[in-house]
Amino acid sequence: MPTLSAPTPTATTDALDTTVAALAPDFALRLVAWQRQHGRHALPWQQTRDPYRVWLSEIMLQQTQVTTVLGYYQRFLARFPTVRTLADAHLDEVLAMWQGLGYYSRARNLHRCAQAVRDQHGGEFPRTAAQLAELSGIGRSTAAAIASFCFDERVAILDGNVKRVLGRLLAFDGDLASSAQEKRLWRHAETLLPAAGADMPSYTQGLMDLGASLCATRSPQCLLCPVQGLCEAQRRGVAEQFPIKTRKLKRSRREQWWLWLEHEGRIWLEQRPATGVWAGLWSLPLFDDEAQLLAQAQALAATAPEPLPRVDHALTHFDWVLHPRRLVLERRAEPGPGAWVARDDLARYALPAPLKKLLG
DNA sequence: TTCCAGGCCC
DNA sequence: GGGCCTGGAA
Repeated sequence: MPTLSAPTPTATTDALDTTVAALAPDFALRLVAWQRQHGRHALPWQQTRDPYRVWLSEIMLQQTQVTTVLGYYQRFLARFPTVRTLADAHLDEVLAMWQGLGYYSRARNLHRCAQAVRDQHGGEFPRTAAQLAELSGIGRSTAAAIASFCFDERVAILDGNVKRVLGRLLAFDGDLASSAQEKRLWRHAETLLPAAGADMPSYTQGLMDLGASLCATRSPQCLLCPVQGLCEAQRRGVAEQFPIKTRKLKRSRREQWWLWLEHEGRIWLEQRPATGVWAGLWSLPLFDDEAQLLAQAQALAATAPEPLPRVDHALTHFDWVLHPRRLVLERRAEPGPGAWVARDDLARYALPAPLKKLLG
């Protein structure tokens, strides 16, 4: 062990803490005023403080842009107007309503969360961020968003947009790929909260709006920013260099063959396993090479399947090349566990986006 | 055509 | 720390 000749930074304080505390009142004041004048107010989930509606919007908005969410949000509310109607629905229907939104574990967690609210909270969402964060699919940031919007709780959010806003404001030099540095930024986010709970909805929305508009990843509009002059990265003219994230993506390639079987206008679909890519969704049978697909095809028909143009699909960690092969069967067969689905019934099945496109 | 953002769970 | 999906930007 080296001798301690100088004070060692502890887990609870660092050199930025004093700066952040001094910045806090002015930052909150400006952000709240800017949000009230220039922020977004007309989105459907901003017309309510009903935690069910706010929760639904927050889950949909995770990893998904506002314009995409709008249609799904309205359809969901029309079908599931209350948390109870959602809890009482079948998971398959929830997944079908979610199809195309991606990250399907969100839909499973949504359903599980609704059931927990029904069964363990008497049908009412809990009113604190700490309790909300115990529910499926609600993490620290989403819990804080709901609690601040619906209940004025003084609690910090820290999603990707906010990491960018605060990373720049403080010229935060920690690498956010490190959980210790992320923890530091959470602490600063808490220090920056406005003193009055009544300001929390505008403050939280202001952080989101700023990150979604002026404080964009590329070409931030610092000249229009309400915290111009307070923002350290802007003062140095290096806003685009923050936040710092070193994690680099290792991408691989996956090539597979997709067997599109059709018989009298019906399409053969198989439900995917409950974990992994497209968990629980319905897809065409997949093969790791063309020979395997052809062997299966030969067992079902005398004719050869017709090659269709390849489909490219990207996931976080690999690029996926799918080769569809279409085969119309004269005789009906049951290739295994699955279902023959009429075209008109496709909407009732949760299909991954590229398959919906291929069949559509 | 490729690259990238994005919150939670295990 | 790795996996998940899609849309939009580069």
